[in-house]
Amino acid sequence: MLRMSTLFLRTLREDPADAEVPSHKLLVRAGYVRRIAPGLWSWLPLGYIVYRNIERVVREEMDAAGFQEVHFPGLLPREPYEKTHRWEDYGDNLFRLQDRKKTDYLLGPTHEEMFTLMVKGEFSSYKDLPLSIYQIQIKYRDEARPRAGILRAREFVMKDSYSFDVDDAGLEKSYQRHRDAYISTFDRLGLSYEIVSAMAGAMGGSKSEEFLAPCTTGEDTYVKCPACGMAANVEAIVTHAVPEVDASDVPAAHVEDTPDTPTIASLVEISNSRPELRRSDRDWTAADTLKNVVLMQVAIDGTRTPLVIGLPGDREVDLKRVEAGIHPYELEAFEEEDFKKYPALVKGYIGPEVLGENSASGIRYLVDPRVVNGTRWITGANKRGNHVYDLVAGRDFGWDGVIEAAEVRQGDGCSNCGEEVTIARGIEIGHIFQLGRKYAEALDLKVLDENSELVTVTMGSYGIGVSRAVATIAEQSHDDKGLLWPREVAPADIHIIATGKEDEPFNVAQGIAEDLEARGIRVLFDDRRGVSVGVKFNDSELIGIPTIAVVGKGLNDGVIELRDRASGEQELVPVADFINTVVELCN
RNA sequence: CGGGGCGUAGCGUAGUGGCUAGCGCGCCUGCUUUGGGAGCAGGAGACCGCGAGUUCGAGUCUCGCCGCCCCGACCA
Repeated sequence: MLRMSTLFLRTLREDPADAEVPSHKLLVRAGYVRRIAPGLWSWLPLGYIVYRNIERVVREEMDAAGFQEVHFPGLLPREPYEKTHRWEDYGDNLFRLQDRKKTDYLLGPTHEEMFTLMVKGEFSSYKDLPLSIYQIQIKYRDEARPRAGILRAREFVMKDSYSFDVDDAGLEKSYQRHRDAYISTFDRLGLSYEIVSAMAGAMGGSKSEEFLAPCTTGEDTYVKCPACGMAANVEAIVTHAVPEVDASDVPAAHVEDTPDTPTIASLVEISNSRPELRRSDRDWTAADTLKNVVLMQVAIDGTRTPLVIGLPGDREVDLKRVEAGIHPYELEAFEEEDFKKYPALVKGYIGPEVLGENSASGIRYLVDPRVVNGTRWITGANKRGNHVYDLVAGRDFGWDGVIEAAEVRQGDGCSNCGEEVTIARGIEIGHIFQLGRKYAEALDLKVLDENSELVTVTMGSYGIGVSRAVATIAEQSHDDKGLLWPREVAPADIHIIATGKEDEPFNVAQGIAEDLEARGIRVLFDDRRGVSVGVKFNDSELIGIPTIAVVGKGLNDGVIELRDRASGEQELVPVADFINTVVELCN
C-alpha cells in the first residue's frame, strides 16, 4: 500500500518554467519524474511504478507472441559497429568512450549488430529458424536537441526485437507476428495510434511501418486518407499519379524578358500584368511555373555534388522527403560560394536546359512526379532577367529521374485512391522494419539450408519506446486538472482519501484499504492528517489514478463517495458494499 | 550548427547603479481550522550561473565564458 503520509512525493502547485508540452508539465508537477540534465531523467516512486507497468505489459505481450527475452550490456565494443560502418555512419549521435587501455567503446543506440552476432554464435541450421528474440534495454543517443521532457531523451528505454528467417516469406510472417503483437500491446496500454507506412531510412531494408500516437505535440507528420484508409509518414508518401498531357497544340517554347523576377511571386505577377505574356483562358498561377531548387548532396565520404530538383512553383521542397529519397546521401544548403563554382547556374533563373547528367554541366536533375510528359511550364532561361514560356516536359526538356521532394499538403490527392488526404502529427511509439540481409551480410550470419548450402539469414527489427510510452500516454490522457492513467498502467487502482479531523474516517479508510489489498487491488491511501481536503482532492486529480474514493462526512449516512477520475462521475456506495463494488470496478 | 529567449532559496517570481535582496508556494515551531490548494504568530533557507572590468558603490552597466529553454537543422 502506498501511503501519502510517507510517500516520497512532492507535488508542485505551478508548472515548471522550462516545460512546454503537457506530459512534461504534468509528470513533473505530479512528482513522477525529475530532470537531471538535458535529455536525462530520474523516476520518482509513482513514475517508476507507471514505467514498470508499461514494461510489464510489453514483456507479457512479447512473451505471449513467443519471442524470447535476452539482455545485452549497454556498453558495447567498437568492432561490430565498425563492420557495419555504423561506428562512423551514426555520426555525432553515438556516445563513444574509451577504457583505461584506450580501447574504443560505445553506448548502444540500438543493438542490431549484437543480436546478429548472438544468433551467429548459437545457431547454424535452417532448422533453428525462425527465431525472434528481444530485450528491454537502456539506449543512448547523443541527440542534438533533446526536447519535450521525456518524449525525446538522450537516455531512454526501448524494447527492441529482432527476427531471423531463412527466406523472404519467413521474414514476412515474422514481421506480421510482430505487427500483431504491437497491436495487442498498444491496445492494452490504452494508447490510440495509427499504423503508417514509413521509410526504412538509414536502417536499410525495405518494408517498414510506424505506430504513431496522434498528438499535436508529436514530431512526426503523417498523411491519412479518410476515403480509403491509406496512412503514411510524409517521408514515405507517394504523389498521386498525374496523367500525361497531349501538348501538340502548345506553341514552341519562347524566351521572354522578365526583369527583376527572381521569385515565383514576382514571375507570376509580371506574367499576368503584361498583355503579351497573359494566358487567354485564365490567370497564370504559381503552379504553372517550374521552380528549380539547388541543393548540395553529401556522400558519406564527404564528397559534395550539386543536385537540382524541379517542382511546381507553388510547392516548397521538404528536405526530409528529399533526404529519404537520396539516402544514404545527406543534404546541405547550396551556398553563394557554390554558385561561383557552378557558373551555369544563374541564381533565380535556373532552367532545365543547363541541367542533367548528359548536359554540359553534368548536374543531376530530378523532378517532382507532377512534371510528366506534355505538361507545360514557365521556368528560368538560365539568364538573369529571362524566363522561358511554353516549355513542354518531354518535348523541350528531360530529366535524370523523379523524386518525391515536394511538401505534402492537406487536400492533396491520395496516392491510393485520389481522394483528398488529411495531415496530422503523431508521436512515434513503435517502428517495425523488414531489415533484410544488410546486417547478416556485414557480420556473416549464414545457416545451412535443406540443400546443405550456406544462405544468408534475413532479419527484421522492431522497436517500442517504453519510457517514451509513459509520456505519450500522459500526452493523450490528461485534462486541465492533471493526469488520467488507464488502469493497466496507473500507479494504483484506487486513490482513497480520508478527510476530516476525527479518527473515524481514517480508521474506516485504513480498514477498507487493507481489505482491498487483500483482494488484489492496488491502493494509494491519502492518510495525511492535518492536510486540508482541497489539497487532497487536487493532489488526487493531479496524480490521476482512475478511481478515487472519499471517506469522510458520508460516513454519517453510511456511504463512501466513489469518483471516476476521467468522467468526474460520482456515486455514493454503502460502506457494506464498498469492497465488492471496487473489486468489480477494477477487474 | 543557425535564430530567439532566459539564468535571483526546493518551485514560481519581483527587483530605477544606493539601506540588511523582496514576494507567493513549499519547509520548521506553536495555537486555531478541517468537504475544494485554511488563518494567525514566529522561524530556517540565496556565492543573485562563473570570471574579469567600469564605479565611492554592481543582482542591476560592459566584456568574456558556462548553462538552460524554445523554433529550425539534425534525429532506425
